[in-house]
Amino acid sequence: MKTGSSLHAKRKRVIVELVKGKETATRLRTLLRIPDQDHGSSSVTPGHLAFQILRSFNKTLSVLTSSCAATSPRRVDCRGSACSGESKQKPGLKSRRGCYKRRRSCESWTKICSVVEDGYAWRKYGQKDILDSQYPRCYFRCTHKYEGCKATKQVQRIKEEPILYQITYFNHHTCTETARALPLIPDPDPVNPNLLSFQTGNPSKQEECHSTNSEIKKEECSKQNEGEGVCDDAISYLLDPWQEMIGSDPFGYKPIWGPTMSFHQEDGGSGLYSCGSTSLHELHMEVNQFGYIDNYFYF
DNA sequence: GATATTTGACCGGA
DNA sequence: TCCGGTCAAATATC
Repeated sequence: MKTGSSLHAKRKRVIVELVKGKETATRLRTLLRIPDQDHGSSSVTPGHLAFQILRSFNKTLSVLTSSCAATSPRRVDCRGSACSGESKQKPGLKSRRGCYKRRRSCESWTKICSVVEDGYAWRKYGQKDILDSQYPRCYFRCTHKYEGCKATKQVQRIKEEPILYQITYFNHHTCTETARALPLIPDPDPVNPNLLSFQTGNPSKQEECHSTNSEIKKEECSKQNEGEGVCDDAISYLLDPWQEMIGSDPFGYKPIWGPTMSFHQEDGGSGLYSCGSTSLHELHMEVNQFGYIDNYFYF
């Protein structure tokens, strides 16, 4: 199994590198202001070269992503209701530990963010070291779980500098709006609370969240489609490059914005930029410039 | 004392 | 058998 996951990780890295290369080629093409279709002349023009480079990247990515889906049907586990072990626990009986039902069918979506705060009240219930991951993964559930809210999220730090988190949400909040917490202090680093603390006391901290269309991927994960492996992590972020060239959204996804998420102002939010602003700022430009959606995944 | 977090144990699935 | 997800006792914080 370790070999398989290692291969999967390597493949993901390859895909990421290819995406970078393709991104660079696209940028080059734009800088040169070269149209996509430049086949008229028989001589090799810069436009033709740029087109060939892009096509090569797209083909390779298409092959990789399709094979990834075929060979790595790892799904995003969907949490069902727990076995109520907490409320029915027998005192001093360890055998009840771990008695639960895993997510079998639920909705999930992922975003990349420089802060983990999203305006909801979460309670951490676990942390695990993940194979092939530099940082541990933290598990949170809604504070109002016992009021019936099944929302959970997983926070995985994916980048040191700038600090970025991959946050995967499962289930929507069913708790009432009034029950929602609006903390005044941003969540610290879920792994090491001392590492990230802007401590501005400003509720507008959410502006530090750089989530964009390109960073949010809603995943409809159900038992019916597990066999197709549609929830594979890499696939979630790498759409069909050919679709991308066409400029359509093959999945028809619409990002679900957290209630406190918003875009940051590029020129007016100097004090609010987090350390993650630089790279994502570039991303925003790219997204806006080329109309790309859901294409890039950061590690 | 109430609530939140930490952390080792346990289970399900691949 | 291993890994990820969850539980729940122990501990920390308010």
